[in-house]
Amino acid sequence: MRRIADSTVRRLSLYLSALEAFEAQGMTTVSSAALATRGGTTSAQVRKDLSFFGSFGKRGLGYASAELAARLRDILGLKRAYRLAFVGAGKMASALVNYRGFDQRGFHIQAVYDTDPSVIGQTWNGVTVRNAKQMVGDLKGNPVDIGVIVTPADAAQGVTDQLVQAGVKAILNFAPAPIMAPPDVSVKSVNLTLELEALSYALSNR
Amino acid sequence: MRRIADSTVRRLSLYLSALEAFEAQGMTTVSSAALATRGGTTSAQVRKDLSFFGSFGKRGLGYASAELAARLRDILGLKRAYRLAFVGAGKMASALVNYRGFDQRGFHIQAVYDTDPSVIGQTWNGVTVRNAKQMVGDLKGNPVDIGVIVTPADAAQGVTDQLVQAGVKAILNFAPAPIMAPPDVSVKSVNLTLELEALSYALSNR
DNA sequence: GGATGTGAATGTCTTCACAGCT
DNA sequence: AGCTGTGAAGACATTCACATCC
Repeated sequence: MRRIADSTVRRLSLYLSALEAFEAQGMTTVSSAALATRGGTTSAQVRKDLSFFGSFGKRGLGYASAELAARLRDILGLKRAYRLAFVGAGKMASALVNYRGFDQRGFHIQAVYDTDPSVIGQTWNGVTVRNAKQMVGDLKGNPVDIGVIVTPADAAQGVTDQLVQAGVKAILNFAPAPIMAPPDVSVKSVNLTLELEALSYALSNR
Repeated sequence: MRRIADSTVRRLSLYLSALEAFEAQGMTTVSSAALATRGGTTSAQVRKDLSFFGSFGKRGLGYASAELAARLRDILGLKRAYRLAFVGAGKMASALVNYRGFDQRGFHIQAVYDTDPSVIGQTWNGVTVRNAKQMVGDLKGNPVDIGVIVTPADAAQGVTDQLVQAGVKAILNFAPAPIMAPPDVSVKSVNLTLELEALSYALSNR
């Protein structure tokens, strides 16, 4: 299969959520123009994105919602469940762990780690916070698919290295610092400061 | 000034945080190669990014850390403070409002709104949660620079419309739904589900 | 020598526009 | 007629490579 750009994959995810909304409204068929409006792009972009994976639209009609949604779930690898480990048990981690949306979408939190003795042992949403020292050992016996880093900036690279050592192949980084991982490990970063600074730039240039 | 791509602006923000780390280590001068390593890019990219705004490096030496940092803060509009209003007072909002990093970087939370009577009146980090019905009126008399949406998906567009009506020109959206705003309003979205789905895609294609 | 600044070349993504199905 | 699928064109972003300066 040809390599698909990250921006394309992100749009596919948006199309899927749009499709779910359309299905909930009882629309059994949907046009590229409708998907474009909800995905914040153009109809040509939608068609091009989908055409990478074959042609499952009907000319003159559009796409069958349920069928396309199933295909997108397949492409995105969402037909299986994923296990997550959180590293860092601060307020942000607590908010994320208690968010029901992850579980609903098949992302199950298996473990939470921290170094602070005052939070180790607490139970969040059914998951007990464990000592970070046990992480690598735990994950070797009981692997997870995705590691979520929610530590302060200065701990992020060390945690990354440990996750890599434990065999984790995907990392979601919320720490306000870029992290480096080997090429076979996928990393996505969410940097709130960076988003605010991008808005700051936009506000001061108009 | 020439239009600068969003990706460039985001890298400038990374360079700034790298510079701050270098300065903290006492390095008074820094090369494009060093910035590239910490920013996850190449030295040519760093030089090209910076050259949009003039040439403030010294050939053979690199860039003066403090001077470049000041220039980046200027470019990014970070020499002033910004006022934020949060809409939605759930766990995620609570975690964000209690995060000290925003204040430190000049992003001050001025108000928090919700519709749930059981949270209205609570005080978080010195800010009292107010009734969302009062938002537009409040903001007209007491404007904010950036609105932060932390509501469920189905409320996001309605809140966006209200923020726009109240004259807000920048929005940071954490709700798991795309939102539409007029072109003079800058929008950045952070969609956790989307990030996890992008990792799912990466995991299932290797 | 060492690192910047920058045109040129390359690569990637998006938009256009229209032929081809239904 | 309506909407998809897709080559071609265009816009945009990144990388190369080297002259230039400290």
